[in-house]
Amino acid sequence: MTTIKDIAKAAGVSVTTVSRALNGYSDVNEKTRRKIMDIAKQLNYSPNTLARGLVMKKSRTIGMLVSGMNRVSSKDNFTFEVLSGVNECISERDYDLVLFSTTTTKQREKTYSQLCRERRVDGVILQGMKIDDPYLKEVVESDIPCMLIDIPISSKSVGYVTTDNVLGAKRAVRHLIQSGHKNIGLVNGHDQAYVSKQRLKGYMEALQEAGLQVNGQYIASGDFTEEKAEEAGTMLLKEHPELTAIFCASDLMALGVIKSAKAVGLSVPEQLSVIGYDNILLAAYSSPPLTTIAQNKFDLGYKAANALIDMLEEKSDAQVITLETELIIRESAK
Amino acid sequence: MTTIKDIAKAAGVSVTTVSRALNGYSDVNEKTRRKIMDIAKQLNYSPNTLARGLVMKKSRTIGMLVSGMNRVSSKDNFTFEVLSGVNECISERDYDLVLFSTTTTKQREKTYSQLCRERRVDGVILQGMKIDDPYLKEVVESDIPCMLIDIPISSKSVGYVTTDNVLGAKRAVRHLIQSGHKNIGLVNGHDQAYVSKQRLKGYMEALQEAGLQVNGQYIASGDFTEEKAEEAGTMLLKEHPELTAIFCASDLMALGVIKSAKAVGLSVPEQLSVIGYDNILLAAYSSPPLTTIAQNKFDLGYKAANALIDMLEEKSDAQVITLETELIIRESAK
DNA sequence: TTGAAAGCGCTAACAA
DNA sequence: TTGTTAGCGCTTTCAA
Repeated sequence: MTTIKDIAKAAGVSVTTVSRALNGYSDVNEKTRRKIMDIAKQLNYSPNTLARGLVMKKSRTIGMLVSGMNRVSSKDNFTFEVLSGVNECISERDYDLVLFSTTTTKQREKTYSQLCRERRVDGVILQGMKIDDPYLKEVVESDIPCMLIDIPISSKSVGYVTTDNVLGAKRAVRHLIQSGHKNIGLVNGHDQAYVSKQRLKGYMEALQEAGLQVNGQYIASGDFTEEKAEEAGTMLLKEHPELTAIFCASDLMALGVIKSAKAVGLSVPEQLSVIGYDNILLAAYSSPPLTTIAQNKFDLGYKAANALIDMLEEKSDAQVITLETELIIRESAK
Repeated sequence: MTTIKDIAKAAGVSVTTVSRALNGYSDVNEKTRRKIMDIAKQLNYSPNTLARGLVMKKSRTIGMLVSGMNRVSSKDNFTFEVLSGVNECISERDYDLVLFSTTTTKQREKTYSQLCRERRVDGVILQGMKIDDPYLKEVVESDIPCMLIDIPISSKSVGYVTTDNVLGAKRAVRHLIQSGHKNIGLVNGHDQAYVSKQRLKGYMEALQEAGLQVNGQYIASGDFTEEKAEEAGTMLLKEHPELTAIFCASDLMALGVIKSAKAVGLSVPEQLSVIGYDNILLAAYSSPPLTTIAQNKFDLGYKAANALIDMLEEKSDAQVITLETELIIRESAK
């Protein structure tokens, strides 16, 4: 494997000169540079980023920590789209991406900062962490630059990107209200997600704005899974037959609620309107197709990566970014 | 950031001893070891993998090269499931995963081996490459250990994992034949995929086994996309109204064909049976739910990673692994 | 059982 | 414009 030493020898100059030439410094004779470049190409040289990282104390590497990237959880491709966005931005800006995963127990033994420091990543993006995840506390305590996705914690070295979940939920509920619904249920996600609190807030605000009473009995938890949401839906529909619409804090849960409606003998959307959240891939294909609040998952990742790199290159401080949502009207609500 | 030097100083020993203690060598006094370990923990030490990699010439890092991981392509989560499998195995065996992406033009400028050597990955997994991808030739020429997914190239340093695509396609077509179909169309993927050739072969063999004529007119290309498949389906159905079944070489294409059937006024499965391939997430949710040939995408990734690491650790030579498929009967064919 | 010293491939003061 | 030298944090002979 060719090193700058080899090039130096072949060109009859010092390694310093080679390093300078290769890195585009101005203080090297144009002739020498050309010669060095030629030889480098001839010898099929690639720089050793390990060596470079060691001396520069920068690896041009971003770590991404995703929870729940395992056999069962690929049902919504939320994670994948975020990852695609991160990947796109990172490669545009000439960084590399290393994937940490927290699926195995093995890695739980390592602390967050251990994970990061071992790999000498310049910064980290966290996605899918629960609000009570032990890693999270560490993130804030450590001074490793970090962007969180959908977790509103910020400091000198940590920022986050999220969507406007309050407004998103509001949009969904307002849409139902405008269609004449008065008794609107909510199947929310679990409490360990920040977005759950926000979406609950949006739900309540929309009702209040319209002069409707918030009824705690109409609110159930679906734990972000299809199965739990189905149970929650069944419960809600049985105990409160006056419900004509249910807003779900995720599409997957909306799918579960629709199942429960069918089981109870209600047709969607004729007898029960259902609105989801996320606009996952399945939303357009399920029957009926899901009316939902879309969020741009690719952008979530892309912007997180972009802000992180800005931060690393000192182009900006830790940023807080909020993306917009959009109501997608399909056929599950009317 | 703590280094072994700091530990050495604190423990009153040499860095050599610290290194040996930390790496579990036997030739270090138990007392000294304990002392060193304690201090390391106290100082919150993490080894610098860059430095280690530099001297060891091993990074314990696997690169994964995926093509088409971008904004539009997240429609089938094939890639994501493979990635999840790779990730799972890699973290179990205590390696790290770096993601190369070939989406941007920028990286096309770098050759495959440049990409790998710069990052000093110990091995690579390639997924989603077309058969005429320029990278592919390099893979074989270079001696970087590599596992391919769904591309049957092997050598001393490269192996692959794939499913039995001939048999898979056969299973689909046999199922149709058993249901009484005689005029069976094929919407295949593009020619740049190895699997296309295999699935075509399976299609033909199944027909021949049953004593049915292969009719070239019944075969069209859907280019692995929903849109192209819809066009192909429309063409096929208009020109050959005698077709009662179409086998599609991917689920996404099956979705397209079903659309075309609806457009032409044919109901699925009453008037046209459709079978897909892959068993992607959507398959179970589309209407009608897709009868399809399932392949275990997670395992595809997991096994590739596992074989690669075996190879790196010299537990085995480059392997060739073939996974089984399974016919999943749903409602799009009868 | 321990330490001194060399070196992995690279960058960066400093000097010339 | 170029070279000398030191050093990033680690592993590994070799010698004690």
